[in-house]
Amino acid sequence: MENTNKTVRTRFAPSPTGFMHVGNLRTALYAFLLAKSQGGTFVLRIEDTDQARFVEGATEVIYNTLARAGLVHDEGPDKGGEYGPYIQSERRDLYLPYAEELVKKGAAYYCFCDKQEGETQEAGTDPHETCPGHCRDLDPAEAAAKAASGVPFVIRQKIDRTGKSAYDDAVFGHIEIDNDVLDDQILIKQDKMPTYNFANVVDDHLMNITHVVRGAEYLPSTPKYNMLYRAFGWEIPQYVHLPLIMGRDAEGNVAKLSKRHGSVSFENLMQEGYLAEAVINYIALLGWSPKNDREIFTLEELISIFKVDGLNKAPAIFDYDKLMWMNTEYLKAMTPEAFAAASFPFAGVAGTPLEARWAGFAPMLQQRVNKLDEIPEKIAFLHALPEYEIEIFNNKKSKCNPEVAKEILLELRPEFENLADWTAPAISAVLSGCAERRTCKLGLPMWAVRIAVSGQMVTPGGPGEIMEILGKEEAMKRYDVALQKLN
RNA sequence: GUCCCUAUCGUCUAGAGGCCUAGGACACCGGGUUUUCAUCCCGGCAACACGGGUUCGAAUCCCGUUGGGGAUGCCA
Repeated sequence: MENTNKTVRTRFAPSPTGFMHVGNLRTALYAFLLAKSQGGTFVLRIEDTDQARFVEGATEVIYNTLARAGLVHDEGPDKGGEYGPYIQSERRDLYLPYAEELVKKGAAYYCFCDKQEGETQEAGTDPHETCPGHCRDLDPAEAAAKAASGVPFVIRQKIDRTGKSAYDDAVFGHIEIDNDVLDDQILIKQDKMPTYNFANVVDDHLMNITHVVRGAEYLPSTPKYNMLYRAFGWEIPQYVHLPLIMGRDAEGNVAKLSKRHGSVSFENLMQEGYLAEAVINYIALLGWSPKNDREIFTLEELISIFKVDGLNKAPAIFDYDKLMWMNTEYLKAMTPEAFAAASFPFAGVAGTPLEARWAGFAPMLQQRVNKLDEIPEKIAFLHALPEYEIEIFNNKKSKCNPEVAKEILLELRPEFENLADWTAPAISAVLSGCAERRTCKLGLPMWAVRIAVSGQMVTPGGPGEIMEILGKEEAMKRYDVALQKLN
């Protein structure tokens, strides 16, 4: 099934739930890459046929996510296009006639059974028992009359109970299923709205979709879709089923990524301070390989190298460690200006003295942050001196201990007190002078002074930068607190 | 239950019959550089699920077993 002259058209068809699951985002990514790598068109269609699940503002979340991720669609509710409308609820009246056409063709039938209560099919259930009233065998004319008279109904697909169905998937290859295990799925619900399964087929056809990119969970039900296409006499699209993304629950069990299992939404990731580019890069490699050793790619680069045969078949587990590593790589690669801008909203320094000097301070954080939400804790000591024990003055490498620290702090106090040029270089010069006089490693005075002014062993920047930011008054106040503790 | 898919280091993967003593990355563990931490170097640990075939030769092909996942909704 080569798509020789036909332009590739793929679509992303999310349901507006109010958040973007990374599994869905990845589906969008691959649909986008497949289209763009071949100069094709990427369509956004909103699948909101389930009225009970309406969520206010949910479509905005979808637009925002795609925009932020750089997956720009060519057609969609917000962009228009010649195949609109792109929101299924706005297409509601279009589906029933198609279903009725199927009924006329004998490929579907009216079903008047009561709404089934159960959730999923329980173990041991016969797929043909979904309609206990055997509506499938009703006389078509009688059934049509009954439906027309106002009796509530659904329309079910009439599936052959003999033979096999086969199709070829672009990643999983040849799939063959016995028709007998397929159920007469509902096409039109009692509220006259189409089910996802039906709306999908109709819309994909009407929107001229050439490649259906979706999760591997649809592998077994695809024959049902194909029967629909055939009944209509429509061309069946090329299927590109994607390996599932798995997550772990609290017990470590692996299952399809979900709230229980490793829950991740794009919004969550953004809030934690992951970069959208890093997330995209990471999920691109979850189930797909460029078949070489390179791992860092821009979206543009992904477009140019994306190939369907790099897609994997086995499910992949979402690994936060690797995502974080990749995020760190992206953070480090940013320009200092870009990093300052990206980190500012996370820093919590608005309204503090640090706000004005953020551009200068942020770069000190850049090489030591994995995700942006780590910043507040890393700079908390600047806002308030943390409680600390004098034991932390001990450091083997710089040969520091509380006694020596006290000696040095005492020795340097007047110098700092008299220092007019309160800048990092000038402060550092005081420390260097001290090391020279004592013929000791620079690390010694730095250790002592760092702890005195920060209250901790690890800080972004050295004592010079910290003292400059703190300002002379605050720095000296902390300095004296340390001296007091050491007495 | 039934059906479908799947199987290389803990994780993501390369490998499409000899190039494999199985490569890369994350994580982990060492060592070095460094004013702390980190960065950065360097090194290490670690896998072809199992059993049958096919073949001169199999991680690669076939069959089975086992493991894992998915489907079985008037959800998408």
